[in-house]
This record gives sequence, structure tokens and C-alpha cells, in this order.
Amino acid sequence: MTPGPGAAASDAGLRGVGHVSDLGHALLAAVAREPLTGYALSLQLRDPIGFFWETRHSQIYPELSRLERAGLVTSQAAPGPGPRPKRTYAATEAGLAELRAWIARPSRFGGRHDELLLKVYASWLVEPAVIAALVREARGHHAAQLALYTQREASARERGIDRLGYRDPRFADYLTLRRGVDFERGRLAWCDWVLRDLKSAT
Amino acid sequence: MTPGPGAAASDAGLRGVGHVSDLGHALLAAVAREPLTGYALSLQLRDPIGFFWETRHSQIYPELSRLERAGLVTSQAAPGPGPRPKRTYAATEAGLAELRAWIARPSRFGGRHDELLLKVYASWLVEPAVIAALVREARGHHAAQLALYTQREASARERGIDRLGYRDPRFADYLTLRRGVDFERGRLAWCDWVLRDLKSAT
DNA sequence: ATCTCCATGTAACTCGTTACATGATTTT
DNA sequence: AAAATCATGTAACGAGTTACATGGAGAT
Repeated sequence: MTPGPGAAASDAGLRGVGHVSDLGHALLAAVAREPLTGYALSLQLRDPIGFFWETRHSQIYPELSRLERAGLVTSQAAPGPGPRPKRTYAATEAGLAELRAWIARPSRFGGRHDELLLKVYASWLVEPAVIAALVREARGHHAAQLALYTQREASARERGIDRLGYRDPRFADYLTLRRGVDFERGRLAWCDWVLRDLKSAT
Repeated sequence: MTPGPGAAASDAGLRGVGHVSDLGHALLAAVAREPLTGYALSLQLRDPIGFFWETRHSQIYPELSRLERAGLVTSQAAPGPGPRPKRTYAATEAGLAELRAWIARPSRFGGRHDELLLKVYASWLVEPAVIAALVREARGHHAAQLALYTQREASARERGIDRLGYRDPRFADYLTLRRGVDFERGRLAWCDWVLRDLKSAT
């Protein structure tokens, strides 16, 4: 990674400065609230309450320096407890702008991490209308999935699959399908609840 | 990565033959039901109904050959529509044994893919007691998480955080926390429902 | 004496996505 | 004529995990 002193010219092969990863947005969203060290961030991401995201410190430190090279965060060094100085990161104006733009962009659904939850976590940065649009879009997606799943559930019940023994793979299908129905229903209810609360909580 | 021709002796650097990845178990679980081609598997994994897993064909084909090298599946070649022969894969006895052993092993929670759902999808291969133990373990995990989240929710309400404006980051925390509570509650209800059904459906 | 917490980083590897590449048959 | 479907693979990344490495301060 570090090309060594004297060879600092090219930096080729690194991710383009224009692109910010999902993890980058997660870190940005955290330091937009208050300045934090990489270590503090790793603690927050280890326990995903209100965050729905997880990673290890080995990914956080390189990502923070990428964000700093891109001008989205700044760091202040202070004497640390170990051999290296302790760095506290804070979001810059450009960082906040990037976050606001990212929140407004359409999300991918069903990714391995929960992009919508992460955007809601950072929702205090944007107008409530922006978040409402996002949640309404997600609501549509989950409503469509729910319709599909309930339809399959109904057809499974018509064919008596819910009465098969556990030895039949189609009964296993039915068990997992039920979880899909529950998941989408819960997600839908949450979207509605958020939309209601965004109206009342001015 | 590829050591180049002429150095084919060792195969070092490849994943050890003893270890099967989560994706490997997913493919194994699918071909344990009926023999399938890599293409058919990619269609099933693109639409995660009853599967809760997703990937692309570019990952499936190499993984199938790894499984075959490990003796967990066999393939039969037939003239295909394209330049290459079409291969249909089936699980071997060793493959079924690996699946049964994997289902009985404790699962990781909160991984990027849903290991418990995948195990339930393959649950027809094992005795209902094995699956019941698995689901009971998961139930405990989700009950503990739910207790933690509801406690935080209550303390947030005591401090009036649910009545803050959307501009306060702590209100955003509350929105995502609510989703956590809903998720764990739904998961818990599903575990209970599966446990009930495993008793009745002999 | 040992363990845990704070604090930062690198190396090696596995997992996952996007794009490239080929080509016959069927549908629009 | 063009597009979609079936069918298989590789190359080049990007994302994520595990393990290695260092070292002071405070607690047991």
C-alpha cells in the first residue's frame, strides 16, 4: 500500500477519488455527528444498534485515510497511548455535502448491508421530504415483494404444502417463505410508521 | 493468483479441500433436492424466494468445480447450446453427509447472509430434533437482542427522544432502533411458529 | 505477573460484483 | 434484423475477515 518514500507521484490502482463506498458513507455519517477516533468508530460498528452495519478496525483505518485524501474528513493528531499518534476525525463541509447527495440518491435493496437504515441514521442532515421520498420508494418495493410472497404462500396452502411432513423439501420452502412474508410485512409497517412520524415530528 | 502453466504440481493457495464455504452449502442444498445445471442454480439464487441468498453465475461455476474436486457433487456432461458442454450436478453421499453435519453445527448470527434460513431450507435432510435445537438456539439469541433493544427503546422514550425533531441525530437513532425491535420481534415469532409446526407436522 | 482497554496500523486471504467473451435456438 | 434465453466460463476489481504486530496505562 504505502509505496515508500520517494515514489509518491502516481497513486494509481487506488479507488477513484470520486467514488465513496457504503462503508465510507457509514463512517462519514458517524463523524458527522461528533468527531471520533478510528477506535471509537470500530466500537460503534461492532455493536450495530441504530446502525445496522458491522466491520472491523482493519477496514476502518484505510477507509478513513481515503476519506481524508478525498477531502471529506479532516483529522487532528494527538499523542496516543501506543507507539502511533491518536487521530480524531471530523467531517468537512464537502463530507456533509457528499452525505446529503448520497442520501437523496436511490438505494439498492437487498444488499448485504442495509443501505436504507444507514440513510435513515443520517437523515437529520437532510430535509424530511428527502427522507420521506426515500422511505416511500422503499415502501413500494416491500409492498411488491410482500404481494409476491403472499401469493406464493396462498398457492402453497392451496396445494396443501403446509400439511406435508418435514421430510418434504417443499415444506422447508414453506417455512422460509413464511419468514419472507413476515420480514416484508414488518419492513412495510416500519416504513409506514416512519412516514407518520416524519409528518408529526416537525 | 494463477501460478502459470508448468507449475501445476502443488495447487497451493487454493482453499483447503476440507473447508466448504457458505455458498458451497447453498449450492449443495439446492442440488441435494434435484440435479441442476450451474445456469439453473444462478436463476434460483437470483430470486431468493425461500432461499434468502443471492449470487452471480461467475461465483457459482468455480464453486461447483471446487465441490466436485472435494467429492461432494458429481457432474454429467451433455452437448450444450453454446461452445461448451452443459454440466448437470448432483449431490454425492459425501455431499449429503457434509450438509447434515453443517446443519447441526452452531450458526453465526448477523452475518451478511442468513445462515439460519439456509439451514431451514435444507432441514428436510436431518431429524426434526436437530432443526428444533437450531431454532431454539436462534430463539435465545433473538430474545436477548430484543430485550436489549426494548430496554434502549424504553430509556429513549423516558428521555423524550421520540418527541425530538427530525433534526436531532438521536431521533434518527430512535427510528433505526424501532426497526431493530421490529426485526427481532418478527424473527422471534417466526422461531416460535417453526417450533410449533415441527411438533405438529410429524 | 497477567489481563484488559485504548489505539493504530499491515498482510494474506476469501467472498462478491461487474464486465468480458462465446455461440446456438427461439421469440418479437 | 434484433433481442431474449440457455449455457459456460475468465479477469479485474472491491469488500470483508482473520491474523499479525506494537506498546503504554490501569486493574486483578
